[in-house]
Amino acid sequence: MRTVDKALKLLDYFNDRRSEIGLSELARLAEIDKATTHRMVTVLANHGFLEQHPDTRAYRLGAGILRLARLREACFPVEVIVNPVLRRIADQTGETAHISLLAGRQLMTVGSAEPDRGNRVHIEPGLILPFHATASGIAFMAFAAPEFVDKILSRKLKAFTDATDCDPVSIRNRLSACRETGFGISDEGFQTEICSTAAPLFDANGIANGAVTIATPTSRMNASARRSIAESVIEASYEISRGLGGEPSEMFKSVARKTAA
Amino acid sequence: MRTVDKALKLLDYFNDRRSEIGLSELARLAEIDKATTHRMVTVLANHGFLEQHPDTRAYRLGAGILRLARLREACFPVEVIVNPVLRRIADQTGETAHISLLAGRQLMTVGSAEPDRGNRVHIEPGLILPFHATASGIAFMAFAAPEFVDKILSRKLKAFTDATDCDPVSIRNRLSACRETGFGISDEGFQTEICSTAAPLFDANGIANGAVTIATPTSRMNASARRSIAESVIEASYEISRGLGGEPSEMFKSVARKTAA
DNA sequence: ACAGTCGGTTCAATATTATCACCATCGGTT
DNA sequence: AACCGATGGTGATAATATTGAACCGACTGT
Repeated sequence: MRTVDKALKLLDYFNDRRSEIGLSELARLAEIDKATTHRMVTVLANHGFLEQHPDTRAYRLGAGILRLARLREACFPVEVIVNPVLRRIADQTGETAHISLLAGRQLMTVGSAEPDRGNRVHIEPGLILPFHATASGIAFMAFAAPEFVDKILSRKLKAFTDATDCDPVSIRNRLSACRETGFGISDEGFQTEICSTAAPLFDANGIANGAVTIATPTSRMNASARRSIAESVIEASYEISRGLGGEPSEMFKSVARKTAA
Repeated sequence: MRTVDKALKLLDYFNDRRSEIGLSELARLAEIDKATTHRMVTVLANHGFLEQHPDTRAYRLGAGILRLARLREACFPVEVIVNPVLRRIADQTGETAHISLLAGRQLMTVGSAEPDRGNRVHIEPGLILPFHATASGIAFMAFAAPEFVDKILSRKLKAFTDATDCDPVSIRNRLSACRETGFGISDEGFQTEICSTAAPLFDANGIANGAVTIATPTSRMNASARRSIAESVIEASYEISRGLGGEPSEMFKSVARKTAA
């Protein structure tokens, strides 16, 4: 299945800054032969995952994705559950809120709400969050399946900023801390000038499957802001987890009670 | 690339009535060996296109799709352009409106709005519309690339109802008629008791790349209803095409002027 | 006219994948 | 409790699909 894997990886080279990619450029990015790349994009385009700009012949994400997304929303609504909560906590805290879900082996941002003020954090749509360097990832790992965490922390951890914590032992300490407070934090560990505070989301078995997070400019972060933001994300966590058919783990509920009280 | 093709085809077996599929069942549906199917769903799940229900172990569409959809919306907004128009014509006409776009080789429904009345047509989310049997398909083909139409009409055409027109010659006549009125029709050609009226959508080169359609219960369809609905979809067609960066072809503009006047 | 792109195609060499058989587990029936 | 027929999942080998260098025509700027 290496071929399928490589073909699907091609989709990951598209983002909001590089929304259209030509054949040669895509082949170069993916380090796959142009002929092979061409065959792959052809198949992806036939299924509506990519479409070709009729003039430039560059490829971009296709309308078939919208179809699948609508289908999933119809069966397992996320937007309609999540957006009101994100909106509310973004307004409450005056900071940017976002939610990410575990999809495959990655935490993917699937919703966000920005506050109505000039100096705010912007969340790049569809951003993939590294587990070790983000508050979302910390909160997720703290309540995720241990084997999954082991796998993540056994890999080489990339330093995104000077402040990125790449030491597995130190990270595990932060997971423990998160299990005692109910929320995870990452101050400039992923992007400079940004501090984040996150609470885990849970599936029906009380295993973490995502996180709800508030990101603030470092300049506005302090102990009291952290406290009130932590309360917001923990409350949102309950609401979203249950809205998506999950149930917070007992461990989380007992610590959350103390923190949010 | 047959492997990639088959793997992506697996996703097409999911719909709103069959939102979760077990491994064996999926293998049976796709007529692929269970071992192969398993490897494919594993890859798809790793990329977030599928996810496995932790208890039942059945597979369902994954959150990675939401990420890609959000990314596409950020680069090429569709929802935000289309929804207001659909809403408006659904209210105007009191009937269900939907839009479909060409994705790969198929017309895929990517938006819909239902009117506020009990007896209305329900559009299954993510429905794939056969070209020859739907008003959307007729309107699309009438203004699509001729080679594309030839390919479609050279295939065996399935009869969905007793009223489905499966004769290529007859269908081409209806395409001609559509080119003279600006709108395509299909009365119970796809689903019984439903009459549809559609106008094409155009890309930047004036080639059809979708359709906007209104579907009504047969009982409410008559000549005067058809006329006013046709005007609505034609007007919506202009608005949506241009909203999505397209421009109606000259041919369409000249006939639309007469019909909608 | 040339060099350097681009998107796209071909065919022999080869690495990949499909198949079959098997395993462990589950839920219901006898 | 033993059995049955499902289920999800796995491993080795035979068979197949994928690969990639070279090539094509078209276009762009020099």
